[in-house]
Amino acid sequence: MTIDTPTQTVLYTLEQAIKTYRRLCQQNIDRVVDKLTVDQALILIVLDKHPALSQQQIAELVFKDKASLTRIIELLVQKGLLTRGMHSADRRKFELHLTPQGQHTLAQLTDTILLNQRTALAGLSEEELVQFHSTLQKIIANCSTPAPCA
Amino acid sequence: MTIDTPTQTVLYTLEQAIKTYRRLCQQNIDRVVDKLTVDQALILIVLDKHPALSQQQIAELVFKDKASLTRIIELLVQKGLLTRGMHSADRRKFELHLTPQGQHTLAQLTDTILLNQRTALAGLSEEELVQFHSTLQKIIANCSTPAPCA
DNA sequence: TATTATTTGTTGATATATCAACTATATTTG
DNA sequence: CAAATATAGTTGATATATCAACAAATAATA
Repeated sequence: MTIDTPTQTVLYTLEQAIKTYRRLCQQNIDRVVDKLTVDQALILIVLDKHPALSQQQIAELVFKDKASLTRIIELLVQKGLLTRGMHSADRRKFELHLTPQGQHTLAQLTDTILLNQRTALAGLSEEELVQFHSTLQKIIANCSTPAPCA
Repeated sequence: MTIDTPTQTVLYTLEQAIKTYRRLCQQNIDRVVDKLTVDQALILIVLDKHPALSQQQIAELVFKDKASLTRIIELLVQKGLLTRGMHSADRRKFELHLTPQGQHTLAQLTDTILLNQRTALAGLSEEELVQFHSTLQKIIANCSTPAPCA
């Protein structure tokens, strides 16, 4: 189609890039494990790396809502990939641990995760990536700034 | 928090940027119109610019599923911002038109849309934007390529 | 210590994303 | 023209995003 972009800006392209990337990720995940979403995989990765974090902290880390975290974790527990136990110090919190099956699933995903990243960033120079990251950070800062006038 | 990013790559930052930008957009939309989502606003904009497009074509244009389009359009019709009439040539399709109220809502959004874009991209040089866009296009192309090996 | 305020996580409601199945209509083809 | 195929859009199921209201537990304070 030869229709110009709706917003005429790169932000439209940004949206497209994320969607295309997530689609690639899901396709590659589907090849190695059954019925696991990109977001569920992400939470498995984060929980493995940072087992001491609370749900709230994980939510912040991956830019998700705590409500979303509750539901994703519930699904992971249902699938037998995660256990949710009492927290010793703070009874409001839970202790989250990957089950052996969760560890196994994660192990199967390791190569996929790398593949996804390498595929998406193929042919980009280190310098280009640094510049790209810098621009993204500027955009994030711009959008995070509290609005100038109420 | 001093925790490194989960994926160690810019793709994580990309996700963060989109989320932060969408949040900004929603906040600014909330200031001028009542109960309208970012996606609904986007569809209004696109329909106004391209009134002849089918739902399918609009879906492709904004990288959404046709099922999502059906539902978003339904909500816009419910809100009285859009009419859905018979298509003269092809009875599978619909003719979508903004109502006067839809036009009015869109007019109220015009400044907001510009504000969102300007806010997000403030302080970025033309050259930086061109480079940024180029990198995004490369990532999209990388992710769109059918996987090398099955 | 009793009260108040804050924090952690859950739940409900609504919107969107994705996939698959489905209907109705058009188009192609034999 | 009839049958097969393709296309447009809808609907159902499930997952996630967001917001608000909420319960339970903890922390702060008077």
